[in-house]
Amino acid sequence: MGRKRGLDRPCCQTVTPLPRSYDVVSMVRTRFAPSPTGYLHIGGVRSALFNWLFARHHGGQFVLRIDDTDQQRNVDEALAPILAGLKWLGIDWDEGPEVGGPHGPYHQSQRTEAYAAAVEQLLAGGFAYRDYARTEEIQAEREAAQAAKKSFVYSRRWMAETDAQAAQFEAEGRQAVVRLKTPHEGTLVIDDLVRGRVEFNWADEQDHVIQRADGSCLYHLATVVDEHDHQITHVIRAEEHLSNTPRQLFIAESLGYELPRFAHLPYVAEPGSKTKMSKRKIPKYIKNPEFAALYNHGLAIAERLGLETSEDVFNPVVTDFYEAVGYLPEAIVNYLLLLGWSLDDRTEDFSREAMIEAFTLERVNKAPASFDPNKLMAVQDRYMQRLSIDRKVELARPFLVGAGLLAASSDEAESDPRIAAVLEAAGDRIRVAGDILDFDDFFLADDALVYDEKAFAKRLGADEAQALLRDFATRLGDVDPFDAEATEACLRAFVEERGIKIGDLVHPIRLAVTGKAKGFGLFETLAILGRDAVLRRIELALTKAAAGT
RNA sequence: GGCCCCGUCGUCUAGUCAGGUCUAGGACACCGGCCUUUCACGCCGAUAACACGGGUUCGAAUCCCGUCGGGGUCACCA
Repeated sequence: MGRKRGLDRPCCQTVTPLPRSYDVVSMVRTRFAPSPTGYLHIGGVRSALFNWLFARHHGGQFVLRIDDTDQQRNVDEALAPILAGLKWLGIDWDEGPEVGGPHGPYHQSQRTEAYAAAVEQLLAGGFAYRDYARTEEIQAEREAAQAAKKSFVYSRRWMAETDAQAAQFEAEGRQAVVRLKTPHEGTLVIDDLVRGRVEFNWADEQDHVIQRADGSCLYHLATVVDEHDHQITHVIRAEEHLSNTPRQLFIAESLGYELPRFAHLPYVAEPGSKTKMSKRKIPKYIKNPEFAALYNHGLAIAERLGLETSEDVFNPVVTDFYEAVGYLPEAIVNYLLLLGWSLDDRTEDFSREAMIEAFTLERVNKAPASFDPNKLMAVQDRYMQRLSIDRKVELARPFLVGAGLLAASSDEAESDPRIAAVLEAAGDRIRVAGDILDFDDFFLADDALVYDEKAFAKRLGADEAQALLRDFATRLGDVDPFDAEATEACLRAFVEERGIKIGDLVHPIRLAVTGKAKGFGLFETLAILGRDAVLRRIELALTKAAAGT
């Protein structure tokens, strides 16, 4: 892409904004730059997704860069869940960790020489200076500015522009950091691809530190150098970086770089609020009924699986949550796409190809969008119901195994026809793969059934109900074949004979054979269980009922 | 507090740049009803929003000004 006309040096003058529309002349290159925190924030996924979509839409490249400037230990370990999450979601990168690329390295920790060289260049050009102020001295100035209700601007009192000055400060035992020599006047106009024209006054910008006394460099310097070296054309990132843009532009211009275009995305907000969503605020979000439903639904599944469920690892703000519970990555991606972006007033269903085709930054919303658990589930549901039974079996089996309801990977487990039968009968009641555990009763031993006590008392507490069930069980024993049609015919005949309502028997039977008050069709239930299990379970329930009264 | 951004149903949004066709459309949730052996699905229906105040205009959700509200950011974190 060509150099931006308005942002040529000097950048401290008012510039002419470019029109919001843009032409992509050369190869588009975008990037997602997570820092290795050990988890993939759902908001981060949204940023990654938009970068990825933009690149794919334009036939460009998507780069994954790792912002580990400040991390020393366990980078690989802290990075693994992030890479795994992106892969799970189908957000693939053309360059970066694991795949390499011609512009590497892609870890900031491996690029320190490039940063140091950039600092030297800024120093030589007079765009940065060595500063010998002590932390407390800066702090005092900052507080004074705040007290005066003005923007903090460093006095440059300990600035050393000559070797003599530096020597003098060093004689006082001071150490130098490198600061940007930010312009003090003029206006900077950013032509943001999402927000349009945004103006900043240089007078409000401060001389940010770009290199510490120990020679290590800070993020804003690093990111600018990286984006240049990686030839990033479009920096698409969260809105929280908007106010960092002036200093980054100053660095880039001072270094003579071609400038990328910027697009600042609104962040993903808390459910029912406009505050940025945070992983650490689960106790607060739980007070939101919809969020609580999402969380508890997942928690129940995770507990059945014996997963670690501390908030640190099991948390709906973190992508892993959805994988652990059995959401579909396509559904998560489709939902996230709609969070802050829309094509028109009605299209919501986007295949991977369709979203790539349709995605443009012009249609990204400016206002933050709050995370809506209900909508997520609705999208998930839609995707789930489209799956073939075979695919559902594939997805559900690991949950049965994980909950100890099915043998790990024996051939018997592989071919267990009950899974498909239950999935078929349960239909849309299975919204995430982990929901198969709601039908655990089909996989339990007859005497291991757990009864819904309240419902049991209601449906089987009375002597008449027990007697009815006992009589009907005798009839059931003769049904052949023992399938849904035959058992239904049998029950209907029996009911008519006795002059009772079908519900008088349906509910007690369901309770007796599944232990639950609700479930899918009773006759499908009986058929899947089979005659032996049904009769045994009825017997067991009657024994229990007799003992209870 | 300084700077910056944002503001349409509870939520996601369409409409705002090029003012009328918007008595503001769709989706999710909620509520009512139908279906029904329970639950779920499905179907039908209902409630529900242009933050406020001034302008400009024949006409404003759309343009201008102001107010209020919300958020982001002000690190030798990323």
